[in-house]
Amino acid sequence: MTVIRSIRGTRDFYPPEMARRSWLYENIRKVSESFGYQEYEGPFLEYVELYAAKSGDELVKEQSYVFEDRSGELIALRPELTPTLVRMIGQRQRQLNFPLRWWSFGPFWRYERPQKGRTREFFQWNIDLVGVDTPESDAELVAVAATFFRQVGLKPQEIILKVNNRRLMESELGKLGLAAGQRDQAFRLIDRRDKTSPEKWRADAKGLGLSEGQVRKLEGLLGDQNLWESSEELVRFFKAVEALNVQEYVQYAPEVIRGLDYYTGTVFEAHDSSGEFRAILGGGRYDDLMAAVGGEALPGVGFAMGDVVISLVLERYGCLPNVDELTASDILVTVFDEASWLESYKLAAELRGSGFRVVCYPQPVKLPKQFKYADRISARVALVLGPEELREGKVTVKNLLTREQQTIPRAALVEVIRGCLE
RNA sequence: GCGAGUGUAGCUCAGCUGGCAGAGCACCUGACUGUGGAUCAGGUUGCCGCGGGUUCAAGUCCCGUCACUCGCCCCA
Repeated sequence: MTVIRSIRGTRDFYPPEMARRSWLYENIRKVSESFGYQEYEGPFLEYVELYAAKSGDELVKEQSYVFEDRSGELIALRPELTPTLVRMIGQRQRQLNFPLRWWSFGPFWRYERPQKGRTREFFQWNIDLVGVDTPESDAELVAVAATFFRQVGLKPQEIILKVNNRRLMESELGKLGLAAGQRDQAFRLIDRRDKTSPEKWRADAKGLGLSEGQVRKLEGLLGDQNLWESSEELVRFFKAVEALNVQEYVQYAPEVIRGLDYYTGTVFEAHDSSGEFRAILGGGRYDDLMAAVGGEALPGVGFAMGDVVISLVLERYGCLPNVDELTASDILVTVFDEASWLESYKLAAELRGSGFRVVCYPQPVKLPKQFKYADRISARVALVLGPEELREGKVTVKNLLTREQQTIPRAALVEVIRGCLE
């Protein structure tokens, strides 16, 4: 119907969707700030090289929007924030106060096939703690995530934060007799475990050169819920998680490994318990990233959460707020006729001065139409200022929820309206 | 990049082995010239995604194409 379509993988945010997005942002902001994190933002455009520095990343080559600007430079629409974060820290490493606690919520672009929970343009919460390498700081980030879930009303039986540690897995793989060169591939294999059938998974494992015995041991490893006890880091991590009082959301999961190469220690991701959605968020410790980009060595831990999956999950568990409540006005001032038109405007202006959200109907059309409009914008109160009211210095106040109506002196108006809004 | 499904009114969809293009919701008008959500009566709305083919006849069958959705890959 429309001549020009919207671009694939983008979303239009009509007021109801925009209200939910703002609500999500508000919750993210509250939680981030409650842990003392500071908001920051980077550019949406970066040189392609910034991402290329993150060695061999498919993200850049196949999933980024890259274009040549008018001077011939190769520019990318940012597909993620971490390289920007690393650059920003590197530029001011000596002036910044470590440990650094930063968070951000902004748009990102990835040229992917859109599907459920996946769009080409999306918003992402990024939050990082840079400058310390303790398991306790890993636990803090996991606690931030858990606190967010608690804040938006997602319960521990609905959401689980799965945690593992790459160093632990590396040493365990070493015990299996895997060469260091095989580990990256083995990690990918582990990551794919619950996405492929056991038979195909075993076949893939053997394709990597694992013996029958090694495959069986690996399967045993991935079924061992107590494996974390042999990692000093994870033992400390889980103690800290308890101290932070979020243990009900957190679980050890030997199969969690994360796709990104730069994670070095603890890794984690959040899933909903129904299993019908993709990972809600993912993150972990990256101790070598700063050095890799040319700064001084700095350890860090952080995670990213896209807005798309979390929105689906929030909807699934009935956690989204009522849109009407988010976008409603308090008062509709009706316009009775041409003669009193501007009297209504004056009244609306006064009430705005008293702090109400006030809509004044912009034309003297029939009252039923104006009342219907009041309904549709979810106004709680409608005011009528007709010839009778004007003659007597009064206003008619109708409580649209209770349908009660009274004509009162102007002096009492603000108080009566407050009563209606309670 | 690979695979599957779906395109019909503003929205959600029905439309059988080809035979006058439909329903619900929404919208408009009125019942109700100073009062909204309910009810009732009436009314508007279509390149049936696009192009071609078969047929007396195509929303329906065939071919192509575009778009969307869902998987795979990858990841937030």
